[in-house]
Amino acid sequence: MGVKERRTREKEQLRRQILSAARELFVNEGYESVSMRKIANKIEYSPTTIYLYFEDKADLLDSVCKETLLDLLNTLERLKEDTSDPVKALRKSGRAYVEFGLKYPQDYKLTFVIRPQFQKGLGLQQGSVGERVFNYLRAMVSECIRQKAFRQVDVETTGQALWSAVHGVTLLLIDFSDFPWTEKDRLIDMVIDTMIDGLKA
Amino acid sequence: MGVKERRTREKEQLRRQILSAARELFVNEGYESVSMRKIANKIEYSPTTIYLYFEDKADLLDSVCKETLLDLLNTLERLKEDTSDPVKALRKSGRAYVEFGLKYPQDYKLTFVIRPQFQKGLGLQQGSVGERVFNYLRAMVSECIRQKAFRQVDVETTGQALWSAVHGVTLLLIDFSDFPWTEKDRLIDMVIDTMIDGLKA
DNA sequence: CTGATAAAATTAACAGTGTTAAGTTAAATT
DNA sequence: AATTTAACTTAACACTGTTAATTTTATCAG
Repeated sequence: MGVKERRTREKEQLRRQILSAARELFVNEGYESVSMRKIANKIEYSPTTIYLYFEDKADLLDSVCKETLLDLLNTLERLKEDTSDPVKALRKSGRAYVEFGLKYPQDYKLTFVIRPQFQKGLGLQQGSVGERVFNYLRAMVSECIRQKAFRQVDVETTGQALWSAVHGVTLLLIDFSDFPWTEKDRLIDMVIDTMIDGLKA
Repeated sequence: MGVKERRTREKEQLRRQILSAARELFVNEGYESVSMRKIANKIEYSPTTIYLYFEDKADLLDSVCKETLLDLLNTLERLKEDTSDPVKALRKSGRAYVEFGLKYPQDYKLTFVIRPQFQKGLGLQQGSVGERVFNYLRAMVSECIRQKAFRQVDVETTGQALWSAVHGVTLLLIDFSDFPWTEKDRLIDMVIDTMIDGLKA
């Protein structure tokens, strides 16, 4: 009975093909400017075929973003080395987060700006990749407090505040690329270091 | 010769009418979901009339956002009281900025997220309202350094870092409204206070 | 190999989009 | 009253996301 398996495999393959075409188009032309017909043309299928694999355009975006989040999570978890200096580790993760956003600016915007606009109602459900990313941040902050490098701040609020800061600088650098920024790396460091300094014991 | 004046006045009036209809629709239904025909219907003119007053849809968005920026600038400048405690003044302005964003979330997003996407190439030109808003922030930071409340940081980078932080928390609260935030006001204060603490002498 | 069944992909249609060119109506001037 | 100018509209173009109905393709039973 190898038939069913092959069919499943083939279905999965086309699904991935659609996803990859959608990502490329979304990233290069913007979510709104990409039509289902464009995606269909790219994979050489009729537009309606996509609807056999995805609910609608928003579902397609959703799937693309889930991949991006997984990519981000992997990038962050790959850094996990020694926790002997938790502050240093946090700083490193912060930089990695911003750099990820700047390396894939359109993917970042799709995930953290466009998607919430079209997928209202499920910001961070249990077990989601987004939750796992935030758990990672939470753990780092906890370690900083446990080792008394930070003063006795609330882990939850602190994590959210740090996320705010890195999200903010990432988006500003992406969106206002022609703003007279001092120097990109200096700004990123300033944001992260200032937040960390403000949390120190 | 009151005729020319009246005509000019009438033209200006219709321009404002279009702008006001556009803002209301953009805010309630989202920029992309609003068609020129919808705006035209609202003001009871044909769609093409709008093109006699605005270049295109992006220009319409641009004009709406300029108004929003002016509104924000006024809100901030209204706070300008004593500079005896510049840190306190900066904190107050930071809160006012975020609160402005949360009070008019869709207007904020139009101005700081949607517009840059459609008006690339003019992030902050000389004499623009956006520049005046940033000048306001720059002045506050300068005063903090001058009075030695802050250590000798670079004014430019510091201003940009502070903007990043408040922009980040504003957008996260708007976009991920269903995220389990600790408590809105606590988070906002945490972001602002942590940044300020990190800058103190 | 044939016919039936199920899966996969397609065509055609709907009501809508931003924008342009050409045409019409209304007002002001001579 | 005739002409010029400004304001506005109609019709059209090539496109949009999505659905229902239909056709093609592949698998299975006999």
